[in-house]
Amino acid sequence: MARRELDKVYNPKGLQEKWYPRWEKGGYFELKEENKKFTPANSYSIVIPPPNVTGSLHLGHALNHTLQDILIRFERMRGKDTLWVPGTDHAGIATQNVVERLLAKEGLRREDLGREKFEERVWQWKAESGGMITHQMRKLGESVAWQRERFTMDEGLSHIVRRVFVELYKEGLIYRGERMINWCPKDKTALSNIEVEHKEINGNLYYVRYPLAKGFSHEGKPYLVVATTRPETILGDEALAVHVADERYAHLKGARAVVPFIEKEIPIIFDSAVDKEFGTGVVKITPAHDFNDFETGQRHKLPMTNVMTESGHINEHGGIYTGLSREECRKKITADLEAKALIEKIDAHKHSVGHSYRSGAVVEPRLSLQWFIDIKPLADKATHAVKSGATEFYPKRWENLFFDWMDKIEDWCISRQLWWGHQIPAWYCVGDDHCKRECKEPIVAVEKPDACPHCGCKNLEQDTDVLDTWFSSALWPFSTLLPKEPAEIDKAWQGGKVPTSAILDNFYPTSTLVTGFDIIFFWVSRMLMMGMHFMKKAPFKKVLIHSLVRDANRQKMSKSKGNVVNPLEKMDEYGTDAFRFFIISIMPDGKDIIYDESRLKGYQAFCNKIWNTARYILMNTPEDYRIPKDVPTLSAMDVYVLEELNAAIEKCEKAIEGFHFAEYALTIYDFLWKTFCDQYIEMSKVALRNEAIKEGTLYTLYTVFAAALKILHPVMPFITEELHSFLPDTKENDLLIIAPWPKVDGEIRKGAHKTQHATEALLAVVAKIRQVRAELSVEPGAKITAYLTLTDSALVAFFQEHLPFLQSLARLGDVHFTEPKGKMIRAVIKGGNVYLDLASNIDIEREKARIEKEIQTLEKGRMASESKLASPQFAERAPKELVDAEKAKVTEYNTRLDALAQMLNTLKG
RNA sequence: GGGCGAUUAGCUCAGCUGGUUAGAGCACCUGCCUUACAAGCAGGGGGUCGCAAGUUCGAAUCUUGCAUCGCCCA
Repeated sequence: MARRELDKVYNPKGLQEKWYPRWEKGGYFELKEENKKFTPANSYSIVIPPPNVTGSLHLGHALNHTLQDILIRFERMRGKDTLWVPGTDHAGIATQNVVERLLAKEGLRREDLGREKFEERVWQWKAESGGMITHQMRKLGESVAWQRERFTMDEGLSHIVRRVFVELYKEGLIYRGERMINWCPKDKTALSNIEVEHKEINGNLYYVRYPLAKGFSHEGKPYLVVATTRPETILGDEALAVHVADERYAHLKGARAVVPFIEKEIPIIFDSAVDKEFGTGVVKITPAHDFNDFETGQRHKLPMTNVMTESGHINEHGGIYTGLSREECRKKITADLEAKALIEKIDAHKHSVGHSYRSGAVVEPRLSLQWFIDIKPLADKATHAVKSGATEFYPKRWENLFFDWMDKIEDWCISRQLWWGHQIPAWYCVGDDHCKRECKEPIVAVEKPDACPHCGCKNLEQDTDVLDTWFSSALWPFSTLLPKEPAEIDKAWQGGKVPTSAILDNFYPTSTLVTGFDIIFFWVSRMLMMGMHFMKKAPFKKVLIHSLVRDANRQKMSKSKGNVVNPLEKMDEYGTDAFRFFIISIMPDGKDIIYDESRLKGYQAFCNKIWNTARYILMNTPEDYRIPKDVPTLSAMDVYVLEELNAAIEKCEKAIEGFHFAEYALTIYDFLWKTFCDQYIEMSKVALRNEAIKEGTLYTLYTVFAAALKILHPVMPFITEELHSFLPDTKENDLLIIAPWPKVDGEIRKGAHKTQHATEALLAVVAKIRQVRAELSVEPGAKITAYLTLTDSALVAFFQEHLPFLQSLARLGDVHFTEPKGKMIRAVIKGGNVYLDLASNIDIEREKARIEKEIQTLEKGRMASESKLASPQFAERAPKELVDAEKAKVTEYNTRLDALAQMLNTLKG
């Protein structure tokens, strides 16, 4: 077969389209269930943190997914049965918003369609547009098991959600109650605590005069001054409060004040929760619109008057303000208070205000009837999983943040007033005359009950709320490993016991969860809770926390700032492989990532370098070449590079295992570029022309390059697969994706030990000669005659034996191992001298400058060593090897400095 | 206010359990289109490792304090 030619320049276009379908169709991403016996020890699994179905691949995903793909490809090559489960999240609010915007274009609201039709529209949207991110995941090269792709709203996962809900309810861990919750007036739904982001806002502190009821006064005035940040909530005031021990107001026990505009009398109460230092020490209590006031209100049995609608407008309890929005009302009420001289003053005041993490709207504390999870018992289990070491965080310090949050955790509000999501599996008896008291209780069941168990009434209505999207995500590590069919799920999960199946038994707990720190609360902790509760085991052994990608100015990337980098554009521009390599190279372990595109360009160049390395090897290979089964005779240079390969293999393995991805990238980069290309390939140019060592050289070129492609494959899957297909022994279906991870060659290692020192000496001589040539501006092409005097005779023999390498790398003509006669440029090396025959064109001044510079460098080193040795304690207390090494260094420095001084004298003389 | 993390070359970062003349990439300077690669090759300049004290024979590395920045929680 005639060898195919590689293009002169690396062009990534087409590689993804060529290889991805072959991998996917070949089934290499999938578990071979029919002909494999799995064992937990040989299984490696990851569930993808499901991206939003509305989403598109951003830089964060690109990083997150690349890391997972590296782990999966690495373990696959190491022979593990690997399972990487893909899928998407139904993203309640986000998806509902997307479809509502589409409807708005048609002039429709979701209420116009009704719930059922609306849900149909969402499914229709999902079918048409919901596949964007999975398409993009293919472009990134992700080797996920597509046949196991899941969607949190699909039938099986929905079934599991209902089962879990019912079980938790039966165990008393889910309850329904009227509580203060965070309400988003824009999306008109409840939110959980962690969906609220607190931001520092420059607001005002309004000092409002509350008239006192007849017969009371304070400091001679008929009113009390109350400081508030939210004057619009005056409408819902039920009390004024002062600290129990606040002398200033002690005389007001039993007094009453009048709410402006509402003209309602409210009590003045005494409570130890009031901060005496805040404002005037008197605060207003609005039990239905503030978390703290709600608590206070309960303690003092105050009424709870809600003055706002679900969209954040003032309701019918707001008197003349009814119908205004919160914001309008604040303005108007402030103006009205001022008009009535009820404003004492307004101070600028910075305070923290909750915003919905989805809509950005200011969250309104609201009293409402919601479903909650009694979180403490679950949180304790999750904490135990980490404390016991069943789950480990990388970097470990994130565990502190996790524990901290678990300590302070509050009950999780899981109901959302949306139409898109898992509708809560609770039904209410609409009832008739037969209804009993119990009929008021929700009927919680996996499937709709036929009739009310209390009265037998068949008229049942399902709860209209849906569950928090994160509820189903919390089940993801085991729900995705259960069968897809509800009937099969129930079979695998009998009677509430821990579910079991071949997949679950071997692939749960999953091996690693890869995610960003911002998601520890949303996902990681809740997955731990649910996994521990239902599976009795933590859902993952390791949690790799990576950081955010920020722009070059350290700003968070966001659409509103316009500094978002689209990874797909970059992949088109530079190639997916360069992009993947880039994104892990710029990732410091556990710190924020600064996006620096110059490095992306650099890794494109690296791809080109690899490409041309392959070209070089192929061009120098005979047509019918096959890599020999028996290792041919190897030169010390062959052994050297093969041992460097050994080291690179080990380093890469360790780096990936320890999640040090940047180090993995750097290791392979340095090895391929510096060691293999700059050193070995340059040497091979002579060696290939030398019949005696040609076989060994070809063998080494192929062995090293083939192995390098393998260790590079997890991060650069496409270019490596392409180049692998060009290697002489690669057959049609011999794909790199399933090639075995290379092993350290023990024989080479033994041999390398013997020649390593000599090889390094040879490379040091090369470096020295190059340096001298450059500093003296010797014609680059000129082949110079050189003389080498070395004190070690074994080294002389070695140099003689490997002379062609020396000649090639240092561009030398004849090389003699004797003292030269005549004027030469002399350079001092460790254990000897190098003389270069440049007598004809020596620039004395430049040569002097060169030597003086070198003397300076060496002096610096000698001083450092001597000052160490000068300290008597050093000799006494430092380890003997170190002292000896330091002494040897001084001797070496002295020898070389003497030689340089002598040279300088010669030049001057 | 509480906690976590950072601070090393112009920029982005390595330097892990103290011991090299403190490294890399990009940028910069010099010279080369040497038939794999100019997306390349060879060489070079550039850092009192944020500041101060301490521990130690020895500190970029360990300890403490301070400064600056970032993040999380309140």
